[in-house]
Amino acid sequence: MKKKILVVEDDENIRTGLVDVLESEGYEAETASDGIIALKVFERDQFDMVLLDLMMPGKSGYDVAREIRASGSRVPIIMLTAKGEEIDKVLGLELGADDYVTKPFGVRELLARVAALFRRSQATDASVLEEDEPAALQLGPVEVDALRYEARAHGTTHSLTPRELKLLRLFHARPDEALSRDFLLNEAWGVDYFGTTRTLDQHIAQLRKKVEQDPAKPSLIVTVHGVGYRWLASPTD
Amino acid sequence: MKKKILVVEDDENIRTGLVDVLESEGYEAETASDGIIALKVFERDQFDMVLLDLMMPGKSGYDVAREIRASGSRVPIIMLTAKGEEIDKVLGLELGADDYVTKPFGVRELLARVAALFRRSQATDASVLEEDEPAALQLGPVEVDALRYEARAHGTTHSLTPRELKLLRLFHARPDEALSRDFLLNEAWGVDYFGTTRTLDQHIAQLRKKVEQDPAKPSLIVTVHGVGYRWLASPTD
DNA sequence: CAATCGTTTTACGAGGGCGTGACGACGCAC
DNA sequence: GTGCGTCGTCACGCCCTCGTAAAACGATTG
Repeated sequence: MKKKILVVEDDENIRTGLVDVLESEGYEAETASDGIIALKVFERDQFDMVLLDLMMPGKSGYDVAREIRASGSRVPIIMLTAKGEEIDKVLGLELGADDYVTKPFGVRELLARVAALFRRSQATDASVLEEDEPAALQLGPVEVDALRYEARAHGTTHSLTPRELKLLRLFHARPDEALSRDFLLNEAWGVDYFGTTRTLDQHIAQLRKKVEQDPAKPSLIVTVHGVGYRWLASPTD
Repeated sequence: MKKKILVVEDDENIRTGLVDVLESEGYEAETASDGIIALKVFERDQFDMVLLDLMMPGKSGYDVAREIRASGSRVPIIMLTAKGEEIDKVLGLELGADDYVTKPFGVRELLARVAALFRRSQATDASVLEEDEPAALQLGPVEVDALRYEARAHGTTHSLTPRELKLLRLFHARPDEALSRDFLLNEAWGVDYFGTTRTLDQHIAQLRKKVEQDPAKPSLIVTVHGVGYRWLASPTD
């Protein structure tokens, strides 16, 4: 869920400084000390943004960016350049960096640019939805409107929190199938989340309150003992 | 066949931002960083439209547009102007720009104008009316007069600031839909805006004061926690 | 230069979503 | 029935998000 940023920078002071700043802002940061390592790390993991030093021994930031783009990734890239370096080449199609900051840069300026670039790259499209996510779901007697964050069931509509909506999407994708607790936690919370098993129950309980006719006797979200939960596509009642 | 657009702009950030946006919309984009280069590139290739920054070092957008027209081309031109620049001269026959957008501009607004201009220029003559921004909006119980910058709700009318009007337009375009903070910031402030997230709240609060019956209990602009805001088209009260 | 207006930032408080632990109820195996 | 592990529920508290007032800022105008 946290935004993950790859910091590629050969100077150790700047590198750790950047990580500290980014993490204190709630981002997750990983580092690479040169271009070769950067590409390896980038290949291994999934990142939401890359901060890339232009001048590095070995493979330059220019090269790294080009190879990232060549691999088909459209991850946002911010280039870190020393003043006076030729930034004309940095930007533009051939390379594919989305923004740049000249060193030395202020912390606030960098953070502002990171935040702005996230905004730009994920919300140029109109709505809140990810690509390919349907705006309206029908789950038996329950209508879910993802654009409005609402669920209508049994004559009443309730508003949904982002997490509840995510769970409903999962049930919608695999109706009638027993979904393990691990699966649900991984998909709705992210693979790197280690929460109590109670957490999931809690949200299921919330959902049942909103969509079940009688939350005490669930007829839509049934629990599969020792496994997880299951959405009944054709409720018998 | 892809429409080919020439982007003439000296600011690298804006330039690449424009290219990204245009290409993601299926246009083909080429760039020039100043007026001299622009004319060379324009001579070499065939373009279906030109986006032209007005203020540039060396040859201004004004000059570039004039020379393009002098060369006999009738290619559609959209002028990019900073707020406060004299747009009176920009438009009109002597220069030959077909439309203009003031910086900072929202992505959607620009794309709408690009598309609109393509439509217009495919037809016969060009008129420079703003066909995509109606002068009067009706949002539930609220009447908005865009020409007067006024909103009438619950018997009283308040004057609107430009930013408030823009927000109302966005809500008007997508009623009932949860609009993410990112989206609203991008569209109402522009993609290259580096501001805090509190700014948006501030303006929402102002708007609520003007259109809500009880600003403390919003029934028109409701907040979707963790997502953004939503305009209720059919308020229940 | 002072005044005004729109806008942005700051600071602080309120509220909601969410995670967690306690504890009791339930299901399942024997 | 007994015992054990799993699940439901409640209550509490953290923390992030949001609301709002007030101050700072900047552009415009007289």
